[in-house]
Amino acid sequence: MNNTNENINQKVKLDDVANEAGVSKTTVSRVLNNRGYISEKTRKKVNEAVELLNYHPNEIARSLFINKTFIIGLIFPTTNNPFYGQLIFHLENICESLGYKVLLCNSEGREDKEKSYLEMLQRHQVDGIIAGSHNRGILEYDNPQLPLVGIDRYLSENTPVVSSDNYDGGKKATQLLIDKGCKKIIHINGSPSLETPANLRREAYEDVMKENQYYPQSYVIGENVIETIFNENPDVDGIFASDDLIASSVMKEAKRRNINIPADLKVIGYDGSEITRMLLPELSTIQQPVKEIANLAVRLLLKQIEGETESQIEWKLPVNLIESETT
Amino acid sequence: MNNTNENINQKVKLDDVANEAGVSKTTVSRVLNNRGYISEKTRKKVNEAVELLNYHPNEIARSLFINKTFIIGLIFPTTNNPFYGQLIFHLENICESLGYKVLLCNSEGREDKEKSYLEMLQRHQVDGIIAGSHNRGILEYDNPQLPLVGIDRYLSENTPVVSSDNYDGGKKATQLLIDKGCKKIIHINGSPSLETPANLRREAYEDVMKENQYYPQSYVIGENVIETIFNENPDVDGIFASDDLIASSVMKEAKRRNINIPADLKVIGYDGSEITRMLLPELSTIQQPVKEIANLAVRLLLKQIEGETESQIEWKLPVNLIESETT
DNA sequence: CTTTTTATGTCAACCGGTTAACAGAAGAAA
DNA sequence: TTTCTTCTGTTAACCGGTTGACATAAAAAG
Repeated sequence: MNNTNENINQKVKLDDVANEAGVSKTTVSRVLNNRGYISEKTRKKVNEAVELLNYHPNEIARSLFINKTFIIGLIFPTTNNPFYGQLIFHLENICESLGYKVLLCNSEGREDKEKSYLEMLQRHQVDGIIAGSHNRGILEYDNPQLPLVGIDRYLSENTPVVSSDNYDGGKKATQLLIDKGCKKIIHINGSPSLETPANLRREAYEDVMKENQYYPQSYVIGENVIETIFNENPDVDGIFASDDLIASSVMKEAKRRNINIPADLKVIGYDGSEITRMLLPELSTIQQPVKEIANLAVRLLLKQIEGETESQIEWKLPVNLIESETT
Repeated sequence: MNNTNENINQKVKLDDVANEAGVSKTTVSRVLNNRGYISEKTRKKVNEAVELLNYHPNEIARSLFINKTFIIGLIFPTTNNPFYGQLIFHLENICESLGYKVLLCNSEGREDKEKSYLEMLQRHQVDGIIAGSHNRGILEYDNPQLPLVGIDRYLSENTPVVSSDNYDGGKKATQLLIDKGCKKIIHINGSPSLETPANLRREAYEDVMKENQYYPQSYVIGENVIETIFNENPDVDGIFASDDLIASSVMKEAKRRNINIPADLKVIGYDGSEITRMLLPELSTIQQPVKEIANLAVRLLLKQIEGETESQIEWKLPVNLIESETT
């Protein structure tokens, strides 16, 4: 509104800045990227022109040339879940602090969506992908050279996976229920056909049960499973749910049936996200170190992007048992 | 691993496909974009070459030329919040279904972050921005020509704002507490200095209170505010919190003080996101039509992107009162 | 056997930056 | 005054696609 003729409608470009400052395109580029010799006077002139014209360098053009976008693709089931919401928050935060942006993909655990997202991310030339979705194998063969890191999901033979120490978490949860005197402990988990490190929670549960001469009994989450569990096992007195949302459903159903928690039934979940802790503080749970997971995942990805190789594939971070009122 | 020489290391490009298929660059481009005359035979040859070489068109190069990225920037405080998590999920979903991708920005309500994100999104040539962050004015002057839509936040004089019918929600919540016999009703809200449509919740509260000859009393959320409220108002028997997380804190504090809900104190929140409903089903609340809000916001943004103008600025979507056990 | 339609090719400009190469001018040091 | 730094400019190639102009060949229609 103040100046002459340039910013009528078209986007301001490098040339316009050069003209305004009375220098060449090259000089402007040098100022903006701090390369070569530049006098203070010219630097100032250029910066003033940038200000005046409200110039924003076209990162697309830049990306094309330098063959790098500084964009990371995130593929997760959904932000509408306290654990993933928190994880994605931290991932984005860390990326941002390191100069990377984040393209968000909600796969909803659907193989077709994940596939098309993957294709899309490649087309968009993302520098790398962090995925915490299902479906081993999809990412694998399609995708030989793009830097990849998995969170709680195996993606291929040699892509790093970051997860909480699921086995230890499962052990701690089961042991707690046993210590609290539960006799009939049932485990509820996601589909074990998804080969995820989270299956170790169940494995630990089974091992601990057997060690203590108990009979392990697992149900896979699904329609009406919780009702079924109560119907088939009226004597159940301990439930280890493989995530907090399932645990909360268990609590709801117990309440409906007038089963007193923790007197008659003890419940422990898994995840311990901030939101669950806030809305359901009475739930005992195994808390994952979300921020540390995010941190490590990003660091491992950037290492790959920078061409460094890392031989370690599996990374396990320690969990934290939170004992609250449901046990 | 199967083929000849092309895919040793370098990314496959249009030229490689053209060579492989024995046609020209132009022809490949025509096949991929369905332009001009192409025989079935050539189309097939090209597609086979694309398959064989595992070619992914470089969207960056394409974007540069067509001057459009099909990327939408999302600026919200954090995905680590049930309401925003759900909103962002839907926004991404709708964008995806319309061929747009989403760059995620967690502003954490910080003015400096929002500013630098805005700058970043412009550099990345996003086609538009949907923002639900604080700070009226920031987006305004910096940003005259980029298509913008606000969710529950005024961004400038003439950027569309989509929100739930906050006034009606505030009215319904307050009226419910009155109907249930509450005599001393307190409202807790976010900082009113942020000029957001959410302030209408408070306005409605005050209006309804006055209409009923009650004295309206609002507190701004902050450190220890909830304790203060109970300390200063031992006779409080109704609380209308301007979001569900605050309501849950109120419930927690009431429990600590052995105040029985709903017998001695009735509580109602605002938002009614899926996660809160799941983890805290007993909380009465005003539910926002999250998916519809997302839908409308995206539609309004795309209209702007396509150059259509829309005179309506404020869009209010109906809320839904959920009466549960806390009232 | 023409004429028209359909199919394909070559060529070059373009999108908006970066960068290397080379040249020349001003200022400081010898 | 001469030489060496430091500063700035011009030019052109390049990143990987898209697109319009123009030419030509084959197939279909008249």
